[in-house]
Amino acid sequence: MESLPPARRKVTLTDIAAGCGVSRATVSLVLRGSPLVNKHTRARVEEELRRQGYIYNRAAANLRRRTSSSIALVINELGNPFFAEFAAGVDETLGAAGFVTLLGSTSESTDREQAVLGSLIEHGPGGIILSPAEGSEASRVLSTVGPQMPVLLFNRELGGSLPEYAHWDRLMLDNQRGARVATEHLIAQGHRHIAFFGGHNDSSSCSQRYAGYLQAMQAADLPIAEHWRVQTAPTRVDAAHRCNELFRADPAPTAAVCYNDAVALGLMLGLAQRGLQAGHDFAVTGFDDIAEAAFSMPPLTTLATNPRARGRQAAQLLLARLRNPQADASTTTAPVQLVVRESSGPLRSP
Amino acid sequence: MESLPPARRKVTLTDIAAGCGVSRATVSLVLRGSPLVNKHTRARVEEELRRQGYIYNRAAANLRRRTSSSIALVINELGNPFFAEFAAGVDETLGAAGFVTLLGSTSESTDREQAVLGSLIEHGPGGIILSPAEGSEASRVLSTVGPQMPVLLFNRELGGSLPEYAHWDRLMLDNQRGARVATEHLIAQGHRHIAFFGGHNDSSSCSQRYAGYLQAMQAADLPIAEHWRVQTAPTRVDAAHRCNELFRADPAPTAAVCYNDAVALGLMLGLAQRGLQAGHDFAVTGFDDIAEAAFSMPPLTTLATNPRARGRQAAQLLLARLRNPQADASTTTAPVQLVVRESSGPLRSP
DNA sequence: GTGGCGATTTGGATCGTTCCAAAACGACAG
DNA sequence: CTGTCGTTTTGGAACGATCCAAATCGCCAC
Repeated sequence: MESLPPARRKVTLTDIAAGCGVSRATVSLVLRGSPLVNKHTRARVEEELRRQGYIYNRAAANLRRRTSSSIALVINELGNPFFAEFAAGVDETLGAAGFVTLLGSTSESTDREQAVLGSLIEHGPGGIILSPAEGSEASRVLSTVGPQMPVLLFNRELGGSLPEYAHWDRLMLDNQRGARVATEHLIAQGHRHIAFFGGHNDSSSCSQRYAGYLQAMQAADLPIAEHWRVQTAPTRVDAAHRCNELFRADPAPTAAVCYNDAVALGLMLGLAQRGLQAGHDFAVTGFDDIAEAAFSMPPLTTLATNPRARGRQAAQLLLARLRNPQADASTTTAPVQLVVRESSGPLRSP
Repeated sequence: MESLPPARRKVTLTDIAAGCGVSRATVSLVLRGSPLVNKHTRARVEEELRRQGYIYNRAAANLRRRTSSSIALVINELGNPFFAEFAAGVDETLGAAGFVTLLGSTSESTDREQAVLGSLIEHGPGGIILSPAEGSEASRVLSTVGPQMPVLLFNRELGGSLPEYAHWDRLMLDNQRGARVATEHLIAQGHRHIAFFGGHNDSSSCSQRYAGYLQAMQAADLPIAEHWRVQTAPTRVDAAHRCNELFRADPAPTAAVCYNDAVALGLMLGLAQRGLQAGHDFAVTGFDDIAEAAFSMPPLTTLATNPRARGRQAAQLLLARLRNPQADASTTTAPVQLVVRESSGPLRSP
């Protein structure tokens, strides 16, 4: 093995100062682009910085200045494209503002959420963007991050609302309106027997969407049969399996508002196995507009949440909070947009 | 607006020490679980820590100990599920080892790559996991991260190999063998006229895969027609458009090895528009095994790269490097696995 | 030659932790 | 009572930056 270079110490402010005969304070001013330093000195110092390959130690600076240059991002699962896109949007905006993103994921476990939060705050982030794990409790989160930490909640409320954390900002999706719009679209297509398919009632986003569906059905004075509500895991496979439950009694639905795109795609698979063609014999809508929705057969009518834009928005909201810690807490409801494709064809007479 | 609590200073070691009448040094020992401290003192200190809601300041500790507790992860694009899964694997393993992940993404731009690297190293990561942007140069990367920084290259080589960065570790996919295996599979299915579809030759992963294809074709003594190599952007849409180019001359291929899954799915779309049914009239293989591959119609034969496992592996390789900075540089080639589904059906006589 | 003024530069304390050598403590033997 | 030894505890100097009040410089007017 060839011998590595003698692993010399990292070069610091002091080395630069010594290297060109000025004080540490002066070098520090140069680094921060202060107008106080003389043009000529600045040039000399900058040359020396390059020569020695100086790397700024932001941790040391943050310690002294009592500031932070990072933001923690805690999400459920990067493998889920919705969150991956969200994370991409967050990172993009934070990066542009000079912050670095500290990543953590919880796999929907509140215990891991606690552990991850605990580990992240030790690194002194300026704030936290948190998409809570299902069942996460306000009091636990509050006690591990402390009352001073700026927090932005995304996508879900915490359980057991406390007055103490009312000062946290929120960015939520308009789940209810989205599902209502989808249902109204199906009604406008002539459907009268419309199911709500997939998800679990105890998930908050699912119950919000169900509420939107109910709202539209009631507004149109349409009856709802009990077997038109089928719960599933939010996965394609489980959705495909449970397709038959929609047809176990009369009257059979002719359309379904699905909890999300994964479930909708699974349902279309299940329909195909029954010999039904989605968009022709049965109308389907999804929720999320994942990349695949545009390419499925048939292409899926769904609600675009634009998770990347939501990520940018979340980052911006948190940055605004950092600039103005005293401002009132805000709750932002991001609109979702109906994208009509071929899966939601009009009712045909049997 | 209700007045917030008086924004008291963060509680530090000194506060705890004062609070229970011991020295800072003792509290520090307690925090690190040293066996030196008396059982009784420890209990008192721990109680005080809880009481005051102390939060460990890892940045300060790292400064003093000259250590790091973070790793930088620089990838092209979180929106790409391959990288999202990879990042999830990295974060999972780093988190378990007590490290925090600093995220950065480059959008395939070498300039952004420079900027992101520059910003991340200022936060003092212990090492970097880098999936280089296309066209990224070794010398530039080396000069911004410095020669001391442990680096693990994933997925791509850097351009302009320098002897100076030979000490960096590598984790690469076995692109060539993967494409060879796929081609051999199609040959075994009876196909003789096999195209290589999609991607651009100047992408290194694409040229490696093409090389594997060539290797298999030559080993089987099969001829290759010029119009069997169609270049596309690595997207579904462009692939669907260019499908026809495969058939612009005789003899038409009966099968295609595709650059990746996106391209393969696009090709299947294009084939459907020509009235050809993938898996029946024409065989198709992909590369990556994205989630969608298992659910397409027909399900796609492809090569599983298991990006999440690769992420875990990358993290482990870098952690090993941190434990042993002197070890020889390693190059790991991760195997890819052929997953046979229905899109690669046997040749039928016309 | 002295004083004054704006433009630059600087020493030393400080942020919150860890390291280290040395001190304090208690128990026990001589 | 003194000395020794093992167990605990501790003061003060780091780590690499920034802040601040004060010092230094050059230049010009008087």
